[in-house]
Amino acid sequence: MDKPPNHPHDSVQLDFASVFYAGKPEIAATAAALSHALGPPRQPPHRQLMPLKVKVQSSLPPWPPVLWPTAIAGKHPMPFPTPPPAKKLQVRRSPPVLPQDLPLSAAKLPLPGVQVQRPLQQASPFLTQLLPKMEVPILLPMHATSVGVMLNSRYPWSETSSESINGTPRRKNCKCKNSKCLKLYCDCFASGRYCNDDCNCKNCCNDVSHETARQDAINAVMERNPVAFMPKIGNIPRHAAQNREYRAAEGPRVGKHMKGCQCKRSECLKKYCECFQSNVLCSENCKCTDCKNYESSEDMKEMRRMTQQHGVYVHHVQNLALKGMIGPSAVLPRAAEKFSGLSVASLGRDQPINNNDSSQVLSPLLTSVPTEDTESSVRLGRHGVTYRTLLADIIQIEDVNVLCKVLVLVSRQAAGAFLDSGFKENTNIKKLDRAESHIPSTNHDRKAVQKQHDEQLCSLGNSLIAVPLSEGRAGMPRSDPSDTWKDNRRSVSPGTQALMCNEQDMFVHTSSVAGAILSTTKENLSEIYIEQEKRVLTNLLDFLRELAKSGRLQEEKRSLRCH
DNA sequence: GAGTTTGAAACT
DNA sequence: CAGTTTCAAACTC
Repeated sequence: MDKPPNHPHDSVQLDFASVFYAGKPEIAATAAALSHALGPPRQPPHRQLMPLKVKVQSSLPPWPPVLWPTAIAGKHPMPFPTPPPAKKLQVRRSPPVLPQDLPLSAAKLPLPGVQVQRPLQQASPFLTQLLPKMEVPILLPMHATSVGVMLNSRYPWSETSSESINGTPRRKNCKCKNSKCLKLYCDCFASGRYCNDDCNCKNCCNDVSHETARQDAINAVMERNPVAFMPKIGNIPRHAAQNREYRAAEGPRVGKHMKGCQCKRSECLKKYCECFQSNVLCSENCKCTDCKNYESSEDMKEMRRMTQQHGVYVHHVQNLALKGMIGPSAVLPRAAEKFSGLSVASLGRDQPINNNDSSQVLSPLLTSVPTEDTESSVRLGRHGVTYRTLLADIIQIEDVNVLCKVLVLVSRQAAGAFLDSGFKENTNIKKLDRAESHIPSTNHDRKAVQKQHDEQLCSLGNSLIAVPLSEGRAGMPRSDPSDTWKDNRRSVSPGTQALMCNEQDMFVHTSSVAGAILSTTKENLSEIYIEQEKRVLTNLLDFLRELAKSGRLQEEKRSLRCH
């Protein structure tokens, strides 16, 4: 099975430095303004026109969670940048295993390496306030499911592997000799990454030039274990999360290992143990012997004391989040803010800062300030100083979700508006319209046909898409990840299905617009793209400005309070 | 850096 | 499903 020439790898990047800018000063201006808002480029321009890259999806680690609209993830691969060059030419680029990379059999069942998050209830007050300023007419309630690609890793966290260069955490680099980096033994492969220049592997086939073999290997793994690429660390059980003692207690308990370990000699206190390595306590899922990785264990307490004393816990949780080992709902409430809050100003070189991380886009706003609020702040090691991001109360992960959707809608609106005007005004397109019966000539017709089409696809989609909610039923322990899948498949309510349809509708519509776009000329296509870019950039710029303003206000408020 | 230990993954 | 082998990371010297 050959892959299309363009395929996903490191991340989805919107490269707005297209040649269109040359004759389009207004777009260039928007891009420049946005670029300015985002701060100076981290790297010198390698083209004449500085590419403005807005990270939609951070490369691994997927933090913030990689968001993929279900329909796109499952059926409509997005246009991706050119694939990474073969190994040795590759500069720390690595691909998430995206649904379209995976075998069809896997796609029918729970999508491997994919978590579908809970539908959004509503955006935070900040976004709600901001949204009316944006161009999208109707945004809320924006019910939809989002897909976060949460990739797996055999060794979720390793201190030695997390060494940083200029504050940038280095990915774990494998040293495989016999597996060709096409088995789960290989951490790169297990994490859905291509091996890169820094790996010391031999006979590596985990690169673009061996894509076919790689796909076969993925298929083989999925055949053996459909949840092989799922995160190994599950979320905190709801009943535990609601337990005051559980919440109050400090320590490394962000979830539990889904499969559990089987350690015999390490007492589960060495990094041979996946639970220990993932910084979670052993659970009922484990089959270990002589386990000391449990709550009341003296050794564990000592270990934790040491850990806290040296501030490793923060580091640890961050790495879990970075590697996608723990689901967003597990880490988000605290660790996410820890990460964003710590990443820029307050921590030394020990704190991983990912150049690819979107939190850095807003780095000027993430200056940490002292705060008494312990719920969303982090205490730093022995110094006991608590830091908190300025945006802690302002922007939530749901906002990012909604923003992404907003931008998709803006884009769609732009294309739709262009086509509408085109259908009305352009006689050539009218002729084409009549000739191409699949493109209805009036809005009404289009809607009717679209509705029918959407319903078909929605029904098809429902049969294909499982919804692995991140939390099981309250109080119901899970022992097997595959059970979780089954349970969740069963537990998809009609309401959830409707929400899924809503989202699909959004993207199906987009795809139908895309279909219409395909029928237009190349010139029109360029115009549409330009219009889309313009609107997306403008809206994103507005959003970032508001965000920056809110951050500044927050800072002023706090500084006034301090004085 | 080489050798050993360890436990997950892969295989039978 | 259980036992065995293979594998690569963690660990020790």
